[in-house]
Amino acid sequence: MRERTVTIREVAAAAGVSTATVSRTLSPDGAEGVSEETRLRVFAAASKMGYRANHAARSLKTRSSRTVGIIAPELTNDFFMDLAEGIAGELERQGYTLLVASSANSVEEEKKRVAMLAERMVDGMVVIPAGSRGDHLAARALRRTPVVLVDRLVEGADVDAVLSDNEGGAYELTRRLLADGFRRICFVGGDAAISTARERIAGFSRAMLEAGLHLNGETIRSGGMEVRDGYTGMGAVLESPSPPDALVAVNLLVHLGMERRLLEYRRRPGRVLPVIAAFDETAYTPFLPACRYTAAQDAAAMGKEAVRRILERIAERRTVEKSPVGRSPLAGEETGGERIIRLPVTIVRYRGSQEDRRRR
Amino acid sequence: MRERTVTIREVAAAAGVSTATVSRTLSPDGAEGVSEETRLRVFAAASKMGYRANHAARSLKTRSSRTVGIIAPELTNDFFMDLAEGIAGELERQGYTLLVASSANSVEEEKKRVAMLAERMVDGMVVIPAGSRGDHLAARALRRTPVVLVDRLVEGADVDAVLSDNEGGAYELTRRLLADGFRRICFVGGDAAISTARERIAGFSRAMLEAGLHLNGETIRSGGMEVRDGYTGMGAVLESPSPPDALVAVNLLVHLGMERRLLEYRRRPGRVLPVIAAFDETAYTPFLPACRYTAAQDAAAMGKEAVRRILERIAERRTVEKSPVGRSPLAGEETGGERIIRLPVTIVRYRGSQEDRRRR
DNA sequence: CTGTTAGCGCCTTCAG
DNA sequence: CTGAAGGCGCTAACAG
Repeated sequence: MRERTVTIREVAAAAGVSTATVSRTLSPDGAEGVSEETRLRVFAAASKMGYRANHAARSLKTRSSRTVGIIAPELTNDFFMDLAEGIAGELERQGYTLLVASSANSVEEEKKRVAMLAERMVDGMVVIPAGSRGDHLAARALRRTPVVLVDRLVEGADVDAVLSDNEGGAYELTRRLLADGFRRICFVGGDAAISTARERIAGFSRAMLEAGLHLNGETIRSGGMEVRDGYTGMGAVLESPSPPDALVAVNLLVHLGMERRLLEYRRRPGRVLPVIAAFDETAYTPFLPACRYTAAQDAAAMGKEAVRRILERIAERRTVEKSPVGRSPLAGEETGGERIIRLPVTIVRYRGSQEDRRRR
Repeated sequence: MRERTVTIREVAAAAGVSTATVSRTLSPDGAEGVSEETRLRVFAAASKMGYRANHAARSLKTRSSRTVGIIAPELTNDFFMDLAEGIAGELERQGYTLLVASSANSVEEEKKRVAMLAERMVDGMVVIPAGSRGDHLAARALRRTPVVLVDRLVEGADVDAVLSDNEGGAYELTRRLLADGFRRICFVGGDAAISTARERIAGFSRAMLEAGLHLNGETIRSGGMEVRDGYTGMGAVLESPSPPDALVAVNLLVHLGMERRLLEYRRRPGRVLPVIAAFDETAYTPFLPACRYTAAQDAAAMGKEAVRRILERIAERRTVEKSPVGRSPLAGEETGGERIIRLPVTIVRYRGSQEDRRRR
């Protein structure tokens, strides 16, 4: 009872037309130049026979897989998750699918994954870069496959990017703390190799300097972007002889680490605990006791925007290739350089939890 | 400067061999029956020319895409996240890649995604079913593409499945609460259409009955598996004239909703708040104030196990197809029916947070 | 509007 | 152990 796979030829025969007509009728970009009548005949035959186009054959011919790949440093991350959902949704709406790969925070792995996706003829790649350089990404982009960076910029890759307003978000976060009367404020977490961290530190610094506050060696405790870095960072803060009364966390993971450390510390009585303003927001943020403000990135929107860029680039490529004149010998892409988009962040205020608990 | 894509023929020419030899040498399952010498020559030529096999062409010929698809009701979910990481990791290790699709909690969408993946010739599918029936999944499985269910079972699809020990986990969770002296215990959340919920309710009921406790109409407040269901469930509990002193949450989302409701309620003084034992565990669980126990599922392990199953089925299929005798006319797969695997859960105890805060 | 005709790049018998 | 040859199923000119 094994069902053989039905081919376009059989459908053509059944409908009494040629394979070309069937192909045209069932084209993913709509049936153009096919009469209503034959269109119906073909549809009828195809659906009766349960015809499903062979994707590989189609790809081989068209050099397009209707697939977009995404490479992230890790999959287990709330930001990535929201991003992926945004991307997958937008993609599915356009008849594309999403290939997912993890670079495991390694540039080497990232290179391999890029190669793998390229081999699979993805029409575009969304990447959250693992390192500070992205020459391998640029190489791809300059050939056939559009690349769009998300969340972070890298050097050596002039490609499209969708980012949050990191500088502005950190600035705003710091301003809120200042407005609440805090003066001894420190920044926790960061990595000079990561553009996102640099921008956030810049925003923080600007707000502090504008407020006439001094930055000393302990004001900015970068040292990583992971949970453990927040944990140790908070440890250092708590040990400090003159501890700050408010902190800015570089991201979700560092924030989490900081709260964990605080959770342990809390047991010791008689000390005012610092308040935290942090980048990133999740469903669990209301439960983090020290958190007073967050700068919420709209990851889903970033995903959608990234897809839109990719699809635009794909369309451009098509028209360029179809245009009668070949590519100009001049260096640089004639389709208009890289474009960087900044999406705004939303500042969210949490009240209650911390104070509430203290009162009990 | 546009790099043309290098084909197998060019490599063959450069290495002074035939395309067949290159193909054999560069086969993904290792170069068999090629002399050491030619193998090296081919490798050298291929890498010098930057040859990358055209995946579509290969798929067209071999009818395998070295890709596994996953369909989940939603992507933004901690359980799914860990699962995906487990799957992607294991897959990459085997030279496969992962196609991700969301069914948006709709069986209709799920059907479409299944069709889409099938069209793309995925070698297997991992699915977390959206509904209670899975005839469309069985249909796939019986033809060419192995399917493995994760987390939930469905009716009408005798396919492999990887599940947690839901009954046992809920039983154990309830036992812990009983051991702590709680007697008025309610179960919150659930959906009769979802096997996971049924099993967890069964485990809860068993523990209660064994303890000689009575189940009345308010003991089990199913009514959904989402955050909002936990929220309203907890609302009802709090309004109850004789509120329970401990609760069992059916899953992560319901648990979250319950905690949210509690967070609001907390403001009113003078009432002992119930303790929660919940299925699922995340990095944020330590911050959920009412949580005393969780039953942690090992999602990454489930992912790995699912991949192992899929790959096994793929291998079986190959050998069956290669075997000289055709398929036996008898109904049923001769490769040994469906296999259901149950992975144990780990009970985690949280102490401190709740009590601590009360003390202040 | 529809049919004919070439391949896309690779794998895989079948000979040698 | 290696080479020659025939498609896999589909699309995209090019005619008609």
